[in-house]
Amino acid sequence: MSVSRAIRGVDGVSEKTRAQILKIARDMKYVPNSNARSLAVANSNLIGISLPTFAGEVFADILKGMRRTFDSAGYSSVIDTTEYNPDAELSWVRRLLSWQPAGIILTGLDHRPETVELLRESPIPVLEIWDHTETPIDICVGIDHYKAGQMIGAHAVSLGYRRPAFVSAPRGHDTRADARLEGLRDIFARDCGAAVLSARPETGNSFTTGFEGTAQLLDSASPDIICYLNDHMAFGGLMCCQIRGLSVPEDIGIAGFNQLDLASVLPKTLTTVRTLRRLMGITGATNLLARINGVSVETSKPLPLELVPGETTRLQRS
Amino acid sequence: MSVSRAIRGVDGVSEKTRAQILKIARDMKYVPNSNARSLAVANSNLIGISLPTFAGEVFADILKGMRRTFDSAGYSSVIDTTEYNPDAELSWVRRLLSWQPAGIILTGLDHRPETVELLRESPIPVLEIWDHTETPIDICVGIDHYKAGQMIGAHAVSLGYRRPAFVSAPRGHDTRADARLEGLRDIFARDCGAAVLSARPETGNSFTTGFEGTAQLLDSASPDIICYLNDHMAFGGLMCCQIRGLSVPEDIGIAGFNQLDLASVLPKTLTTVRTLRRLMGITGATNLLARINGVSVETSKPLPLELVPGETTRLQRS
DNA sequence: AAGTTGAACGTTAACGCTAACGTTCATTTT
DNA sequence: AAAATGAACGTTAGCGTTAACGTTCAACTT
Repeated sequence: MSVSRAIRGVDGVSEKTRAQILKIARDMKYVPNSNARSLAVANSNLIGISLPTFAGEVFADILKGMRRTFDSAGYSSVIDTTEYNPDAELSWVRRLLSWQPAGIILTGLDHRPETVELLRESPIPVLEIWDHTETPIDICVGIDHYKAGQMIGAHAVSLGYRRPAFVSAPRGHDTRADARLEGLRDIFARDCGAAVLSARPETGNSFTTGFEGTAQLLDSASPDIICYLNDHMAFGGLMCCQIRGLSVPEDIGIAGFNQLDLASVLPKTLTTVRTLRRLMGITGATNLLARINGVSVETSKPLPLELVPGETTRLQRS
Repeated sequence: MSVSRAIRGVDGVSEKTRAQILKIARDMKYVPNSNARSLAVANSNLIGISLPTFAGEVFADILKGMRRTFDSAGYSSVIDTTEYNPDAELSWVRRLLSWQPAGIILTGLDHRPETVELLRESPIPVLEIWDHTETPIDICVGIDHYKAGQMIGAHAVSLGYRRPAFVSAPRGHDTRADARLEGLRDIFARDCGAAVLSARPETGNSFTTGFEGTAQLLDSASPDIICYLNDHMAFGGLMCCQIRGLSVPEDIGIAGFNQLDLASVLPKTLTTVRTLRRLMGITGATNLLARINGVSVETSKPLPLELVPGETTRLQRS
């Protein structure tokens, strides 16, 4: 026990003994066994995190905010990616639970019923991040993607756009993008009765998806504004317009989402929506830690969105 | 023991008993305890991975390749990012070792001596990925970044460029980029006695670093070709040239690295070097698994590089 | 001198699991 | 009918750690 105390750095060992123990531990290259520790104390200082993907800035930013916060509170985070597959999420949650984590973080709200049941019944705090709902599994921090879509729509309508289109990932892939499209649709339907065309190329990365989706739309219709799942797709779209000799914003408007790094060096500022991803990570992690420590926190925290008007859409109603 | 056997799915229980046990387990919402299991069997099926960062495509690609391979072999991977800080890597390795992982993966070759010592003395297989050396801690799979720099240099020299420059991250941040710069320098020094200027902006993301670095170089000198740490920086540089009214490749050549997704939608193909990151992840993971299973593998596996000539450099010697 | 105190250190059991070995008993072999 | 077999199932101990409680003993109090 003195060894255990010395190594854990708790009281009850004289400085002399502690020094001797630590020296011996070093000499014999002692490595503690976290499994035994976790077994004995019946919990771990792990936070399990589920993300759709490591690709892209969005989740990297959120993750960065979370990890910072957890690290400085002495928690380790273990991460898995689901590649947008709810079954992969479920199996990750099962595996996680077997490690007795201190907390669990899921991305979004689209889970298998079994996942929800499993988590509701366990005493482990759960954070849902990125998306927003008033009825989370436990707590949630995110943005309202439907509202984000409405914001873009309202902006476009106010600038006089009437033939909107949307380029997205394959259906079911990203439910947040679907929610934004819904918001966009509802605004256009309500305010000027216009339908929103959409293109969802099946393959490729964000850039080529944006490019291909735009090509599809331009081939089959003549939208006056195209909104994209994110800034990278919007850039792909921009390149497509450029090749086809369309001027932006004179001939067509382009709007992205997320205000990604790329946009900071474009010759024309991109119309987009700023999302506070780092802050979201920090807020989410902080709230989850509070929950873990038994402090009561807001169940549901929506983060603000900011529409950033840029030079890829008209400056005023034409 | 029958319960243990039934749940683990090993022989020695009748199908009837197994079914009963599994039913009861489900009814009582039994969750296995991995800590106890790992303690009893004195190992875990974890692979610990250390990456510099989650930002950017490069490590996401490598990771994707590795995770695929590990997942299908029944191993879970736990990941940490060091943000290019070797001390963070050391503390991660310490924490990892306390979990008795089946294997450990580090990025690059730049480790604290203590990290190397710790790993050399442990029986746990270690893979160093992304960089290449003949003398790894245990095994390694990667590319020769010095040679990559030489390839770019040789290509530039052959096209008649004589006033080279390089835009990179802050010194010490990315030792691979430093190695590439060395390769570039040595080729230019040897073949035409030209020195390579360099710019290393302190702040910002890849795009702005490329932009700022280019601005610095153009303000203080007149390079005829600028090479970049990666394609994203090269794009930043491209935008800077565009704003200053410089034509590429007529007035200045631009070369990137890594052949990133962005390049696939640019109007001019980017001169770059293709790196097989997904393959690297798969190869690395496969070799590490073999090592874990006691099968002997190549200690040191270099992956091929391919120079991709593009339209951002001259097409032939002018 | 006897009693009290409290820091320093030790003993025990328990965490949940599994390897190794032991027992049971229906079925087959002789 | 007795013996042999082997699948099915049980018992025990140990993995490395820590919570809880027990012991020791120098230093102080009365």
